Amino acid sequence: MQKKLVIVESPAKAKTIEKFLGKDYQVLSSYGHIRDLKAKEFSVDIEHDYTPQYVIPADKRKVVAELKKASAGAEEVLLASDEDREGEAIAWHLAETLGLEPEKTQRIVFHEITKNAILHALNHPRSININLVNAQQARRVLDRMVGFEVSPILWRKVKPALSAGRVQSVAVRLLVEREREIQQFVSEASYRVTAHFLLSDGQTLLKTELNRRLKNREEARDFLQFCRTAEFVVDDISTKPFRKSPPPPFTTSTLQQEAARKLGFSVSQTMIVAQRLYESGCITYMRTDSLNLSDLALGASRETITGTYGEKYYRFRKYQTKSKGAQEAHEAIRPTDMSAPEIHGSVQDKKLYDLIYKRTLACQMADAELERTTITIGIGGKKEKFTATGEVIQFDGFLHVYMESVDEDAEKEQENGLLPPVALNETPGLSEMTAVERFTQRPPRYTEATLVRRLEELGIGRPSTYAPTIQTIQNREYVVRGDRPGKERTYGILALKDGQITSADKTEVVGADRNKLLPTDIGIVVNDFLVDYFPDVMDYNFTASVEKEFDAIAEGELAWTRALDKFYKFFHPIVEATSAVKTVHKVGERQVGIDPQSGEPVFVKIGRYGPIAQIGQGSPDNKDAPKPRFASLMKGQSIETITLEETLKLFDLPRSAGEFEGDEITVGLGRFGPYIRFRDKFISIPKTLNPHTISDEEAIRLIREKRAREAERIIKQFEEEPGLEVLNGRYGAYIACQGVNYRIPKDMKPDELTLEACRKIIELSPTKTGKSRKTGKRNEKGAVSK
DNA sequence: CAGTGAGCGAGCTTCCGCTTGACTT
Repeated sequence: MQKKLVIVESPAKAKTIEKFLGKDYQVLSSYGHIRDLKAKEFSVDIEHDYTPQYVIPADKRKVVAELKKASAGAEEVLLASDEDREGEAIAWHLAETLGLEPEKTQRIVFHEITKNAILHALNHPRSININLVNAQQARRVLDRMVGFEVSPILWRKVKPALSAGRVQSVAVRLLVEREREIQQFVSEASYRVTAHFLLSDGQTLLKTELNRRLKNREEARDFLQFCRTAEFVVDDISTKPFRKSPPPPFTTSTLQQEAARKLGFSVSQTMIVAQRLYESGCITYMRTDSLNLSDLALGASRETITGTYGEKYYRFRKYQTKSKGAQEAHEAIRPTDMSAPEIHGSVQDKKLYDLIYKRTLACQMADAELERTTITIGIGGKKEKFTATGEVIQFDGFLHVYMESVDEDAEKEQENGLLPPVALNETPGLSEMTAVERFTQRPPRYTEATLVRRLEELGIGRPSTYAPTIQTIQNREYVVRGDRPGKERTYGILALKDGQITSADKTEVVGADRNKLLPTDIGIVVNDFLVDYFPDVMDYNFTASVEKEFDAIAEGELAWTRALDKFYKFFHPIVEATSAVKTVHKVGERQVGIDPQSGEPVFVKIGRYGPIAQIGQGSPDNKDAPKPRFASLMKGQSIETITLEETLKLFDLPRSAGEFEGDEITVGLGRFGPYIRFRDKFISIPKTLNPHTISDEEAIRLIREKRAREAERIIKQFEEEPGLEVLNGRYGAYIACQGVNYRIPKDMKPDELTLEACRKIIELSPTKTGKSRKTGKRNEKGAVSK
C-alpha cells in the first residue's frame, strides 16, 4: 500500500514523529538544505535578474536520491520543514528538486514536537509560500555578494585566504572597537570609605559603607580626621520587601552564555553536548531563538513543581520572544520529559542537562520574596551617612532550584546576608574606618559567550551560526582566545583606628584577563580597511535594515530581485572603486622610522604569514639595489603600537651566543618563539629569558639541561618491537607507538612495564572517536588552542 | 597534551544558514 511521505529537516525529529503517526506514514529527513549556490563560484547571474544557480552538493546527493525514490512511490508528500524563511526555502527546493506534483504535495508546519501539534498540522495543510522563499533567496544571494566580492579585495590588499562577510566582519568589529575603548580608557580614582561599628553589646561589629565616594586623598584624610571625634547614631532602620523573577527558558544563545559561566564550556562544546542530548531524545531542539514552551511541557512542569515543592512554588508564566529577527520555528530548549531530573550519559551530558532541567523548572516557579534592610548611621556634624544593607530571603521560590549567574567582570560589592540586631538611636562606637582608593573600571573584553549575546542583541547571525561564526573568525586569525596580564597599579589607603590615622600606598594587579577574545593585527587591519571602504555593510544596523527588506519581500510587498538590484547597484561600484585604488603601500602598513645604520626606512605590515617588519624597499628593476630585510613580530607585539627601537631589535636575530664544545651556538626566533640552536638541535628559550640579552653561559646551561632531559627521555625500549617505546614527556611517562601516544595507568610503574603490558595498554586504550588529527586540508590550520 | 623551529614574486582562497555523516560493484 502506498504511504504518505513526510519530510522534515532533522533525522532525530523524523524518528520522533514517525512514532506519533501511524503506519500510513513514512517520515524522512532532508538533513537541512539540499541545494545551494556552488561553493566555489559566484553562481549569481547579475545580467539576468540575479538568477541563482543552485546545485546539489556532493554530500547531499545520496539523501536527495533516497527522497526522490520515496516521493515517487508515495501517495502524498508532506513538506514539514521548519516554519521560518530557511524552512520554507527547504520545502521549495525539495519540491523543485524531487519534481513533486503540486496536486499530491502539501506544506505543513508545527513548532513543537507533540502529537497534538502534529495532528493539528496534518489537518491544516497549505501550499508553499513563495514570498517567504524569495525572502530567503534574497538573503542567500546578498550574503554571497558581500562575501564573494569583498573577500578577494582582502586577498590582494592584505593577505591571501582572508574573508569578509555580513556576520563575521561585524563580529570582528565589535572586538576591535572594544579593544580600542580599553586602550583609551582612563580610569578615575576616588576613595571608598568603610567603617566597622561596635554595637551596644560590646561584641558585634556592623560593617558599613559611606554613601558617597571622596574625591582624593586630602578629602579622605580630612574626613577621617573629622570622624576621630565625631559622634555616630543609628538614624534609620528600614526594611523593604522586593521580589525576584526567574529568568526565561533557554534559547541557543542563553544556553551558551550560562554553560560558559556555570560550567566553563566553550560555545562549540555546549552545542556538541546539546546535540548529543537532542539525538538521544533528552531535550528539544537546541538551535532556537524561541521562548515558547508547549502546553505539554507546561503541564508537566506544573505537575513536577507542585508534586515536589508544593502548590506555593508554582506559577504559570508565558514568555515573549523579544530578540530581533526571531523566527519561532521551534520551542525553547527544554527537557523532553520533565519527570526525569537526571539522565544517563557523560559527566558533561549530565551537567548540561541538569542546567536545562533546572532552568526550565525555574521558569514556571514563583517569584522569590526577599527583604532588604538598610541601616543608616549618621555622623554628627556631617550630612554623609554610613549604610549597611542586608538581604534576607523570606520565600525562596524559584531560587530553590536555580540561580542565574552573572559575568564576573562586574566587581560587585558583596552584599551582607543577615544584619545583626540594632536599635534606633543607638550610638555605636567606631571600631575602625578605612578609606581605600578605588578606580572606575575599563569595559570588559568579550568572551565567546558574551560576543554571542551581543550579536543576538544586534540581530546578527542565527542560532545555527553563532558557534561556527566564532570558529571562523578564529580560523582566519582575526581573533585569538587568550590571556592578557594585568597591570600593576598603586592605590592609597588611609585607616583610622584607636584614634590614629595611618596612610599607606599599596599595589595591586588589575585588568588581568583569561580566555578572552583578543583581536590580532590582521583582525585590526582588515577591520579598519573594511570600515573605511564599506561603512554601510560594516554598520551594526546593516543586518537589521536588510532584514526589514526581507520582511517586505516575505509579505509580498517587494520583489526580491528588485531588492537585490537596489543593493547591488549601490554596493558593486564601491567594490570596483576599492579594487581600483592604487596603493603603493599595503593596507595597514606603517613606517615606524629610519634605520640609523643603513638610512633605509623601517616598515611594519601584514605579510604573507602575519605581522612582519621590513627594512628598505628594494627595487624590482635594479638587481644591484640592496634587498629588503624581513623579521617577524613577536607574540604580543602589534603593528599598531610597536616602536622603532623594538622593531630594530627584531633584526638582531639570529645571532651568535658564543661557542660550546667547539661549535657555535645561535639564538633565533621561530614559529614557536625564541630558540637556541646547537648542532642542528633546537631548544626553546623559556619566557623568563630574553633572546636578545641571553648570555653565553645561560645558553650553555640550557643545552646541558636539554641533554639531561634527553637522557631521561627514554625509559624503556624493546628489541622485539623498535616502534614501541616508553618515554618521559612533559606530563610524565607515556608509551609511544607508531607515532601515537598512550597514557600509562596510574597504578603501573613505567620502568617495570613489559612489552606485553604495553601492548595491552595500547589495545585497551579508547580509540579516539573524533576526527583524525591529520586533516589533509590545507586551509584549516586548526586554531592554536592552549 | 607528550614537539614543533620558514618565509614575504607565484596556486587559489571566500559568504550565511539549514542539518549530520563518514563508500559500493
